[in-house]
Amino acid sequence: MKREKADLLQGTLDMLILKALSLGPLHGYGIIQRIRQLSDEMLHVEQGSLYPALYRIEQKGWVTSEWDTHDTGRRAKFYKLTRAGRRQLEAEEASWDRLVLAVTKVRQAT
Amino acid sequence: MKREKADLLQGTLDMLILKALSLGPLHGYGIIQRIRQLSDEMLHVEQGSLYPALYRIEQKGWVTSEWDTHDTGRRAKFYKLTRAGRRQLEAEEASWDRLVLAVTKVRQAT
DNA sequence: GTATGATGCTTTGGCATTCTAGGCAACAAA
DNA sequence: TTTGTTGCCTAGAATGCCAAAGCATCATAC
Repeated sequence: MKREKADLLQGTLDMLILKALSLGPLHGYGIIQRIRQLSDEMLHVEQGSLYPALYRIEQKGWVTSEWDTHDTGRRAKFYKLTRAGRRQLEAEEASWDRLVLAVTKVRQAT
Repeated sequence: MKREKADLLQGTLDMLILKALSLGPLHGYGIIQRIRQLSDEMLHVEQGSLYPALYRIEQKGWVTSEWDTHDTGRRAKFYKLTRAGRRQLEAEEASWDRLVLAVTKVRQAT
């Protein structure tokens, strides 16, 4: 199966996840939906991308996780942004801004 | 050797190369410098990234190459954007814009 | 003269990240 | 009872960039 153009650019996923969690704790499946909704359906994070990313992010101490039951009575693993995660989010946003600025400069060249 | 934060986001390199070439034919080493200069020193493309990318891009028919001697008397391989390359550049720019827009939306969430 | 640094091309191997594709389970609605 | 949604996880492949090395030419400085 030929890979089509990736939805996301590599490196943006962590930022999106951290951002989603900065609005409040959430479980994996919900993170996908939140990102989808916030982006007006433009960003579709695959489960196969998300869960490994969450694992990675937790290993780095940017989030903590905990199994819990939510309103609907379903069990799910809730992730919560840590202080370090919030710092990381800020750093990634700054880095993103720099990149966008740099690319913009190049693209403005005539 | 631990990888530090990537300079580029994966997926942007082709667009930058095509954009650099859209300003006129150039050889590999010059492309690196042009991107560096246009971005106000913010983007540093490694040779180990560039040359394989140029090969890829040429295979796809977005550029053609030809050995030539330039002013200084040095031999170099000059790359030139094809019509298909120009279309590709437009497509990649549009795709980039969509992504930036989507990420912006997510980031604006409170 | 010779060492250094810039210019120039190429290749190898590694590595991080994402996607595809599958499996599993619980629950609701049809 | 079957289908769709919610929910988690993993293996394997594809992608794409980087580090590091090699090689060659040329200019400059010492």
